[in-house]
Amino acid sequence: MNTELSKRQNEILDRVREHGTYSIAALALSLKVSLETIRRDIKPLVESREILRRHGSIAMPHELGEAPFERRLREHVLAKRAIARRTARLIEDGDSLMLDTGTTTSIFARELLKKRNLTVVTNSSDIARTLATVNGNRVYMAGGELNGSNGAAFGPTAIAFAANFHVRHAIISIGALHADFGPSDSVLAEAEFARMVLSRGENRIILSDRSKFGRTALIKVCDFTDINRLISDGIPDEKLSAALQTAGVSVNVVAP
Amino acid sequence: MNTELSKRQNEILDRVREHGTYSIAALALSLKVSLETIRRDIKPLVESREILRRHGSIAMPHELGEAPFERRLREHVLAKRAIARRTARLIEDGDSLMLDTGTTTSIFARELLKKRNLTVVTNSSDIARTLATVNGNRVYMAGGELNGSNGAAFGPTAIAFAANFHVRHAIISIGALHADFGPSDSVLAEAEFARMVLSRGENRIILSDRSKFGRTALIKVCDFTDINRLISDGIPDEKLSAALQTAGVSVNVVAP
DNA sequence: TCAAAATGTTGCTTTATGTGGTTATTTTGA
DNA sequence: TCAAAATAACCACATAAAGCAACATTTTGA
Repeated sequence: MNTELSKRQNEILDRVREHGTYSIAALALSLKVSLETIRRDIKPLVESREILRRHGSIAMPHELGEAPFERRLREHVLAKRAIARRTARLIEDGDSLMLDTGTTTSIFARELLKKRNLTVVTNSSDIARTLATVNGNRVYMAGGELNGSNGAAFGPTAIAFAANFHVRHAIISIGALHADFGPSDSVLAEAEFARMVLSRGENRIILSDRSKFGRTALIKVCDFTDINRLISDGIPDEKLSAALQTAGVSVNVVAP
Repeated sequence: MNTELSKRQNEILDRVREHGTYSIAALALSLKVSLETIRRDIKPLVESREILRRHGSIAMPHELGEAPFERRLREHVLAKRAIARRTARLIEDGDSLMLDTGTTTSIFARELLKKRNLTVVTNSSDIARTLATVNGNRVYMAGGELNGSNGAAFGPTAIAFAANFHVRHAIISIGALHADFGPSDSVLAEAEFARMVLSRGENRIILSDRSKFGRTALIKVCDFTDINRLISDGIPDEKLSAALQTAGVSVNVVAP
């Protein structure tokens, strides 16, 4: 990869760092080049995530003051909320649950605000803070160093913490779901924690929007036989359906 | 799918967070765009439940089943935010901090969103989730069963966790501050944790709005000599001032 | 000088925002 | 209370600005 930056590109970076944001037109004007040239200059900077692009201007990523996790919370919200609502129908007041971190489980936690007296075990600071102080819930959160991309604790301590519990519903979200390879994830620590979660529950549920179907990721999380139920917003294709049915997995499909 | 928030959307979020509610017309007027544009801006924010939609305005999503902790967050907000802002001036990018749970420290954590690369140790799920996923921060959270009234972990495990660290700023909020009895709190577990926090920092700071002055609570947290600085929105009376001065405590008074 | 790289131009596509007409909700006043 | 008036929301379409891609031109460096 060629990471050499031209003088002009460095000038652009300096200016956007200084001002937080800068318009393409102003850059073209003051640097005395065409708009196209500016666009070509910033293209690699945007691709390497040094700056953010938007219509007519560029900005520093942190200028927006928004965490990537919060942004991901907004992706496919309608599908995720439909999945969350369907899942919430399986939960009764007073139930015990274990949840791993994920945008879908975070949205599910917000649905759980309608329930009372839950016992919740999680490694996610977002889920913990959503549920800890309301409705007579009891929340157990795994501590440690929180992952910067999702605000959750991982590693041996978190896994040992989760091992203390046995709950009625173990619920995870998943990054990829493939007929042959099964549920998988791209981060080892997250996959290991998800595995522990599944091992601690009677009902073992995977939440997954249909964009995950047919994809594979680096780390296999479990076999289909390790789960009881899949809740999604799309009908799995024939191969995946067959694999799920063979493994005895109930499938709930919801309309977004 | 582009789910990045525009500058204007962030401005809208800031305003509604600050004021609790905001009219669509006022937003259109002050941001100099049409009503439709504002409506389009807030649509994703409403769908992701970050704000609530009303006829003609938007609002923060409490109302339904608001936690007592969240309600207390809004009591004396102006004083607390003034204290938080003053305290934030003591913090530099890259600093390490330890914070115990409390409404004032939670508001202080929101001020810390303006800083970068912080190392934060806390027992509060609210503070953890506010800071964990932004600005290159590293957040260490004490785990365990979270207290239902403030969403934080206490007890021997939390105290042992905190004992692992040494930070530049140890910051606690306090329930009562009395010239003779010193800083005190009504819950033993919280007092014990606060004591540990103070023992782990170079700068030991107490945040306290003036309503706490002259009051005592059941458990003594520490002596005045155990702290370096008090930040408040009111001038302590003569007796308290004298006690603080004798103990060598700097006092910062802010206007709300 | 000439080939390669950088920059500019042109025409088409996409995006953001605004406008006007219609429908829905809230407020009002008898 | 209820219906009319006022206000806000919604929708489809219009428009201007920005983005993009293909091609043309200029600059650069051996």
